[in-house]
Amino acid sequence: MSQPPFIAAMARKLSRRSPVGEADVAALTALPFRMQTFDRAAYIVREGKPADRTCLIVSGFAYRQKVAKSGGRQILSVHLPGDFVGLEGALLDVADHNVQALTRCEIAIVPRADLRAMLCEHPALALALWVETVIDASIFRERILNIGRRDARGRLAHLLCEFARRLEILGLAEQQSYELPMTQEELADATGLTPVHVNRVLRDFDRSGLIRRVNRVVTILDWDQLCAIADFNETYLHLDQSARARRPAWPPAAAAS
Amino acid sequence: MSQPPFIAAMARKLSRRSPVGEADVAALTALPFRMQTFDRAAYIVREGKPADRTCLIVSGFAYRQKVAKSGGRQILSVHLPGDFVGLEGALLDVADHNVQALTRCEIAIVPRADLRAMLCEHPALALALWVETVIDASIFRERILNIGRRDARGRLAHLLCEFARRLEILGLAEQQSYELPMTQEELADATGLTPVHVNRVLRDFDRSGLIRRVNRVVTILDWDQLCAIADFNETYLHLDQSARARRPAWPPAAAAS
DNA sequence: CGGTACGTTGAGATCGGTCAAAGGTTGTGG
DNA sequence: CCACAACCTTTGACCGATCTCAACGTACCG
Repeated sequence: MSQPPFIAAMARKLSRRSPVGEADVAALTALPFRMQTFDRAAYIVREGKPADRTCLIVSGFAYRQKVAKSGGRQILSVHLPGDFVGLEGALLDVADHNVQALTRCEIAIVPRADLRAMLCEHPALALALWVETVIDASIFRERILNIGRRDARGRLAHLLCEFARRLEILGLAEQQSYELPMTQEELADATGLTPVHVNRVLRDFDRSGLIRRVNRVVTILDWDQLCAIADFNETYLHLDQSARARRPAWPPAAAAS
Repeated sequence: MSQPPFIAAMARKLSRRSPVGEADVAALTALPFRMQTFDRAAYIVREGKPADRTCLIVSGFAYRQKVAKSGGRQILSVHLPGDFVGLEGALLDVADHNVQALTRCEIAIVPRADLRAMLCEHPALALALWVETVIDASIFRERILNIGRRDARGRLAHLLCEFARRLEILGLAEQQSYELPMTQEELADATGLTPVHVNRVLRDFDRSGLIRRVNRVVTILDWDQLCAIADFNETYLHLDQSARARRPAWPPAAAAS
């Protein structure tokens, strides 16, 4: 298990947004980790538990989530392969939210102590990872705006646009068509709506020829209008600082699934 | 202008959550900055503009904000003296949101280049500041839950609880009583409601003896019940990792206003 | 072939929004 | 010290987007 391909992909991804030297990449490669597979809906991180692990998604999708006492679940963000989820774990003592697998996924788990040691010795890596958490925060902010100030149509359209863009960067979307592995209930939890209303809005999008949805595959038929409904402005993804149209950093070339 | 007191306070605040050495404090002290006063509602950072500055709030309150195309404004977070707002500025190229003064406030503005240089040379400081941004992100997440999955009463109660706790830590709240310098319109923008409905809920809280509001001073009469309505669990503030009940790091001792 | 999980649809209820107008409060200038 | 203006708060009447409840349809899986 020397030099797994996803570490190299990670290094490539980070170096797009922040300068990373050779010694840094070496340190990244030397990082001890343990692979673990999680089934759909399995908990990867539990709120309230000590944050002793950091999780890199190697394949599959995961999401952050919190539950209100009323029983309502709120999905905070969805994460794709290549995302470091629970990086806070290296810096905070207690997990303040849950992380759940959206699809079956493979996770590389890095112990807190090893990651911290690396961060202290390799400031450039720390900065590069910091940038990632700061972009995460930007996505959280956009979600606050989305849920707080857009109607149901806008919220769902926005989520569809964001997904399309992020998957496109990873090379996982083709021709505005991609697999959205979320049930309508999960979409509802992500947008602060109810499953029933999500259904109605999606049906409406479908009927008016905006999108097509077969099984869980979404095809965007009218990107411009969907963006207009979503009030979608991708600045918050901070793509310009990174890939935009370059070769995707993920999936790792040596291990295309 | 050698050794302004708020730099020392800053160092004290940071060192509570992350180890900071003497050399680091010295670097912090050496950081060049420019003081600027902003009137209420003035823009401190503009969305879309190059993120070339980082702002430390020395006195007063400020908030982050985004506007949807519908015209609705969403307040993303409120920041208190001692908060480093726009730290992303050091790491990202473009501001993805606005920052506005909630009250007249004094801001220490640090140029991006100087801050970056300091971060590269003093990894411990970078980690300490990183922790601050990660806690900010945790607050964003709680806000998503608040707006997405709590009703109007819950949202407002939560905001009141959070404010009370954060001001208490700074030593700005006494006996569950504090000045909340937000108009009802601003409260509405922070909770994803309308000013009219904010008014109704606050009146209701008042009538049922939960809180008292005179001018902009809030007194919490029944903390336990307010917390229950708010579903308030302060884990997300990550206080245990810092001050809790210790002497407040702010305001700076040498310059108590 | 039956079960389980997910999607779809309808009818009615409700929380919060919209519109509109009338009090308060604060500050300013005459 | 008053008068006015600007801004904020409060209240009422009505409306509508979204929720709730409930049923039925559909697809996959063992």
